[in-house]
Amino acid sequence: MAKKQNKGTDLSSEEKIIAAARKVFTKKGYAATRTRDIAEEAGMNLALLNYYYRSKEKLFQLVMTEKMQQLFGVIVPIVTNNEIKLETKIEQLADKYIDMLSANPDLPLFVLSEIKQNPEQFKKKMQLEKLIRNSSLIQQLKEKRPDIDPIHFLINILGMLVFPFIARPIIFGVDMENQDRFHAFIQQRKKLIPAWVKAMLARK
Amino acid sequence: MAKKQNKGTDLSSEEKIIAAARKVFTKKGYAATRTRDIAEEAGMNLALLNYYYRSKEKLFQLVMTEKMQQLFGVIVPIVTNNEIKLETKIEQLADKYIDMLSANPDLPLFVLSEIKQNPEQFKKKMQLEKLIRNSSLIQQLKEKRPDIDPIHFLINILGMLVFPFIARPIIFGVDMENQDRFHAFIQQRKKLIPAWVKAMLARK
DNA sequence: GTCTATAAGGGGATAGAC
DNA sequence: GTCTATCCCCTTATAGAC
Repeated sequence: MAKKQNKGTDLSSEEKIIAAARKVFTKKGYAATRTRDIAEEAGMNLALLNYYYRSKEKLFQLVMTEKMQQLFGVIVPIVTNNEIKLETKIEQLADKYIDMLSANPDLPLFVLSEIKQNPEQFKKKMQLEKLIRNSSLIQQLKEKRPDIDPIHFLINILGMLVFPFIARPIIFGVDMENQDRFHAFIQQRKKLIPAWVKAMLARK
Repeated sequence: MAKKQNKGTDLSSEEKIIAAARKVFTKKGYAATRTRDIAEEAGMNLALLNYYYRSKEKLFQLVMTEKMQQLFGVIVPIVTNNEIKLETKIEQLADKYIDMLSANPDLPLFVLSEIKQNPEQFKKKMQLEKLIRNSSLIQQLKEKRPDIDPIHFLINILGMLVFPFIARPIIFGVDMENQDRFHAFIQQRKKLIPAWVKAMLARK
């Protein structure tokens, strides 16, 4: 722990570093990030980084674990909740996930890219695969449409939620002017996605 | 051009290098790729890489341009085709895009990640944004559902096509055993996606 | 055209003063 | 706890022999 424990709004050096690491790692990815970038972003010296976190790799693992929990933490409780019906799950997913992604637009591409580089490592961390396959949502989808693999619908739902954030630079560009437009666009999807999913699930 | 122009199935050194570069860059991304990796993958010396392509950056630009054309080259002719009706466009998109992505599963995450790192640079290369916004597909979507921004549907279609390839390690893992299962799963979507899009577009 | 050897610089990590 | 200076490996790129 740091000696200077700031009581006010300021962060300790330790906290400044990890905050900077979150920012730089999620923006540039592990390989393109230099520890010097993180130190500069934190407004402090490079040596402090190693003093507090030992190595770039260690610091990255901390951030990565956090970010995976952030990305999946919203989904799991909703998807596995036995108490609520299918329609409500979809509505909650759309609402909560879009809010989270709006606040962390770089998150999906970052996590998915890093997992791709190191799939084994992260698959063991969270046995997400089985968790999802045995979830209440999957059961409900299977009941509704026993003729179609429920994973299709899960992918569609997540894809509709996540893909706009991944494809944003292509569809919307990155100009400042477009930022408000993008935000409004994304907000519309909170209502639209549940309706589309309902339509997809209905038998023709 | 190389002096040794192989007439048979063998590739010239120049071609071996760019083939290796395609493979390594798409797999690991620009920052994590070392020119040594490419040279080794090509089965040749590091110096040859610079002899033929001057620098890592130059070689990357070649690959990146190719890969962007590969990723968008399938979409644009279909989306902008004035001759065919909406339903046919969706069917063709699903069919062609899934085939292309099955053959190049790393392509979307690679291109989207690299564009994110350097958005300006690549936006200028192809004025994709305007091309899409003025496309026949967008017009048809607008006619069908004037009450909803057609970009929503475009994103949904592309998301349903692309997202499985991006999220694959999370949903399916990377085990060899799952490879066939994933392939079969993806093939199903050629039929399913057009049906889902139709359902989404119908008025309730 | 292809190789070996090496230059030149970048980047992660640490020693040691304060 | 924090800083400056420095170490040292790794990586890109080139020089020069063949």
